[in-house]
Amino acid sequence: MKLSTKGRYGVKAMFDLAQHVGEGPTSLKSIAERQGISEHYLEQLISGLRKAGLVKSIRGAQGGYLLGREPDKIRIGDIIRVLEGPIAPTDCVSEEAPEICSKAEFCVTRTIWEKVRDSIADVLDSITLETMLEDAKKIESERSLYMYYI
Amino acid sequence: MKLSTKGRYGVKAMFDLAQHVGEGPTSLKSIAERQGISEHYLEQLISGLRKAGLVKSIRGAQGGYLLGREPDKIRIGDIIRVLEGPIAPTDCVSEEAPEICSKAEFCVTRTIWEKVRDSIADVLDSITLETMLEDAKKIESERSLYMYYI
DNA sequence: ACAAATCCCGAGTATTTTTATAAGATATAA
DNA sequence: TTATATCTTATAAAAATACTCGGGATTTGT
Repeated sequence: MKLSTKGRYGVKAMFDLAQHVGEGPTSLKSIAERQGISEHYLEQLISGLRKAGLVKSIRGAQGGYLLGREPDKIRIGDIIRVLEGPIAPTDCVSEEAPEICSKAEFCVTRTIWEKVRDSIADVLDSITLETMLEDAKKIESERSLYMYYI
Repeated sequence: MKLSTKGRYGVKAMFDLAQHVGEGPTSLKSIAERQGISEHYLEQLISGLRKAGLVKSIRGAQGGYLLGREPDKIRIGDIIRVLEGPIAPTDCVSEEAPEICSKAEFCVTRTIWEKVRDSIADVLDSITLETMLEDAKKIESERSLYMYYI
C-alpha cells in the first residue's frame, strides 16, 4: 500500500510549479534541483503529466513548464491517477476497467477494498494545488510567529 | 497504491477461518482449495499471522488452524498490518517508525500522505471479521430473496 | 509401532516493478 | 548559429513480489 516515487515526485513537482505560477516557464532542471529529484527521471514523469494536460511545455532556450490550469482546478487525485494509474487497492475494484471476477456479487472482501478505494479517492480529490499553497502560507506564517517569540 | 497478494490472501484466509468458527481446526489445504491460493504460499503468510496471535495452530493429523480470538476482536487492519507492514502511503508517515525527514515541519505534501494513511486505517480498523460474517449473511439472504421472485 | 495427515521452516527462483541512466533528436531564444 | 531546453527511445541495475521445493517435527488413528 505504498505510493511509488512517481506519485510522490509528481506531486512535489506540480506543487513546485504551483509555487511559481505567473513567473513564466519553469525549467525541469530547476524543479529537479529544488526538489532533490533526478532530472532525467523527472523528465519521464512530466511527459505523462503533459500528455494528460496537467502541465504545458515550452521548448527551447528559456523554455520550461507551466501548469495546465489554475492551481484550484488541479486535484492531487488527478496527478496521482496519471502517474500511478487508477486508484485501486486491488484490480477487482479499480476505478476504471476493474478486473472481472465471477464471484464479485458474493465477495465480501471486495466491499472492503471498495471502501478503501473510495476513502483514498475522497482524500486525494479534496485537495488541490491551491489548497497546498494555502497550507504552505499558513505554515510559513505560523513559523515566523514562532520565531518572533523565541 | 496496491495491496499485495499477501494482504488479500491473508484476509481471505482469515475470513474463511471465521466462517468455520466452532467447527474445530481447519486445515491449510482446505482453505487454500476453497480460496484458490497456493498452499505453500499461504503457509508462509499464516506463519506470520500465527506469530502475531491472530490464529492458533494445532499440529498433527486432523490438525489445522483456529482464529486467535473472537471474530469481532479481529480487525481487517490487524491482518493487513501483520502481512503488509504498518499502514504507510509513504515512509515518512508510517504508522510506526516513520522515516525521519529534515523538512518534515514545512512539508506540505507530507500532510496529504498523513490524511491518506488515516483514512485507510479508519476503514480497515472499522471492519472486523464479525462485520464480514454479517455482510455475508445479508448478501446470502438477499440472494435467496431474489431467487424466490424469479 | 507405524503410516498418514498436518504443521513448520529455510532456501531457491522466476517474474514484475521500480528507479533510474544515457544518447541523441528537436525546437527556440538570443 | 549557438546555447538552452524539451522530447523520445532504449537499456539496465536493484528491489519487491509471488511463488516453489524439500525436508523435518508433531499428532492421530490403526
